[in-house]
Amino acid sequence: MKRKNIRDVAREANVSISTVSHALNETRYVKEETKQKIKKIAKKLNYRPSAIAKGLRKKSINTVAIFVANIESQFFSKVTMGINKIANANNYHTIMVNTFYDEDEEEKIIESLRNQFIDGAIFVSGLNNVDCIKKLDEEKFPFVLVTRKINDRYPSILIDNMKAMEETIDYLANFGHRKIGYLTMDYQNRQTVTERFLGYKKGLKKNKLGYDSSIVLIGENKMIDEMKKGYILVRETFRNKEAPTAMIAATDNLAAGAYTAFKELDLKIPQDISIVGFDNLPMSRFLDPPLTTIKQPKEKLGSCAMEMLIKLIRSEEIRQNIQILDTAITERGSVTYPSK
Amino acid sequence: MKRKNIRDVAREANVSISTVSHALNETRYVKEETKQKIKKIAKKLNYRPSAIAKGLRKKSINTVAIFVANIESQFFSKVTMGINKIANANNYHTIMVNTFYDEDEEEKIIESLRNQFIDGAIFVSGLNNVDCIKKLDEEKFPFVLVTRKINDRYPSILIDNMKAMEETIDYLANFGHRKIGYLTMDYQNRQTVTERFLGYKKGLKKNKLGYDSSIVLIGENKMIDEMKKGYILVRETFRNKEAPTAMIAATDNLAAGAYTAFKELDLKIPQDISIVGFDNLPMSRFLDPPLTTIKQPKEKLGSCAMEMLIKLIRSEEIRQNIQILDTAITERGSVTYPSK
DNA sequence: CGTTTCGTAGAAAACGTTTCCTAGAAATCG
DNA sequence: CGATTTCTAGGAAACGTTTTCTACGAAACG
Repeated sequence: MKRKNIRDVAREANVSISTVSHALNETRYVKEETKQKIKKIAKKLNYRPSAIAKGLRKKSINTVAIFVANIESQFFSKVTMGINKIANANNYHTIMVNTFYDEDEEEKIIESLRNQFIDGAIFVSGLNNVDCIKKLDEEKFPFVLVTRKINDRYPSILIDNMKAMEETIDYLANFGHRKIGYLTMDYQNRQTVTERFLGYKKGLKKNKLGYDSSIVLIGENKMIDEMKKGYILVRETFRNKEAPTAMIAATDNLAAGAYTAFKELDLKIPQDISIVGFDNLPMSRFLDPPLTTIKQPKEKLGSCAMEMLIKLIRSEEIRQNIQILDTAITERGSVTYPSK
Repeated sequence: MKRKNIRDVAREANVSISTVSHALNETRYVKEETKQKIKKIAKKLNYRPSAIAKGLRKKSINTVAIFVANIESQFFSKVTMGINKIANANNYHTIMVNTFYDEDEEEKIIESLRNQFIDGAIFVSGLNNVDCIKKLDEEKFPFVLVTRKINDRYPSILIDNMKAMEETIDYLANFGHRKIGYLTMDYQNRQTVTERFLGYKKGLKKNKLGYDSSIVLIGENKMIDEMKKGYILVRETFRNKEAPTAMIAATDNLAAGAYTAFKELDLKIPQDISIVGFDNLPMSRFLDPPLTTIKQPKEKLGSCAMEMLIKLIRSEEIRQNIQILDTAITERGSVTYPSK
């Protein structure tokens, strides 16, 4: 049983193709009687207009791509949810591309998607693959960056990582902490992580605290499992060395790993060591003790991005290219006054 | 600057459209010299063949849909990763549909995607929306179910939830536990959860342990946050009632919530209460103590599904419609002998 | 030297829509 | 009653490919 097309409907209804199209899409007046007849027949034949043919004519199949580095991270999945909600509401489909932090892969896929197939793209965090983005811009291909800024012109939805980190140092300093360690990864190609690190340094300076490289733990890029990385780094580093009184982790996942390590080292959280995370992942509330962490509006990041992208696609004016959403420290149980 | 099409290339190269097509796709012999010239010109003009036009002609744009209930869950995201890997390797794009466990929504989207736009679909877990799937089958639309079985004929990639649960009871019984509680949710429309519950009951019977409804905690469907649900259920139930010596949670997320509650109730894990989870989510290893849990091959579920789907799309023969992958108990620190 | 094969490539159909252009019949107007 | 407007709707172009059909000149063959 072959798939029916618009011609089949037209024939069966004894009208022209254009009438069928207009009747079904309500794009011009068709006599009520005829319209009903056409609709009935379309239903009877189980007619489904070909989105591809329509796309060819309309030069769009209402689809955008989402580039995420690693969908497994709950940060990315939350952002994706925000994107999808707005997309659905506006009849856009989303194609998910998981780059696994691989630049070549990313570039290859961008290339392949640019075959006039996709109306726009959202890059969530991800890499510093600037060239690729530049090319897109030159071709006036609509895109939005999330949590990633290249210049003041490219549309971006951001949070202020530096400021958030600075405030975290303020926060810890207010508790009386003077030795504040840092736990991060060496993703040279990931902006957020870099910015947070800069914020840490700036915060130290602002609070007149010296930078002490011996309590700054940086994991190499190889290992993808952040929790494990945090665990190993902390365990190895503070096995024979005194730990600071507070530790900031660049992500909640790193913090979770650190929790396990500190417990193994018989350091009580928060009595012996205060910990602050970043991201406010769902599990952070259920760590023991609940993790104090920096909350960012993950879903909002996604929805704002998609809203902006739609405007770009429709060539509507956008008020501001760069939108910065608020972060906030979520106080839970992993921070207290230093014991000494 | 208008987008170039194949005609532009042909004109510039002084050859016919078909020659350009053949040269670029290597679909028939074209004189080497001509071919190089065409390729050079195509590059110069920044020509990108329209995937949509190609799709119209070829009746496919190499795209499949993934239906997941909630991408935020790391189970789903892992499965998605498995799917994407195989998809990428085979030049398929994937469209992500997040149903948020909403049947109507799901159905609506399936409808809209069936516009000859999509070559097939993978349904990951999700709902018991049988009608919809049946319709797809009747229309010979290729699909694969993951972690969800409707009948012996529909292609499915499964794990044996019942068996896994039974084995878990065996495992706990071997430790000497006689009072084994259960923590689950009342998702009537979600198969996995139902099957696990059945497995629990069957395991009890097999080990000659009575079913005691007072230690079976069932959360209502409303609250989506499983961790929170686990937390509240355990806390409320065992506030004034004696807890069992062991507790099985239908998911790691529920277990994580239970951890917090038991700690609040001053029950030590595993000394006072042994806990077993299900899913082996990344965080389970970093709970305190590390959670003993049932591992399922999440990525493998996805990759097997996509491999099967590709075969279905290509109308290749598939050896078995139903594939059952192995689960295994991952022993960590949350189970020990009962203290009394 | 006529016929077949080979190397090369163009013309046009087809994919299934949307939409522009055109137009007849009926109704309204002056 | 002729001119204009209003309903109603058909024909065909266009979207950008792939692919089938066709063909021409040159080389090989007998």
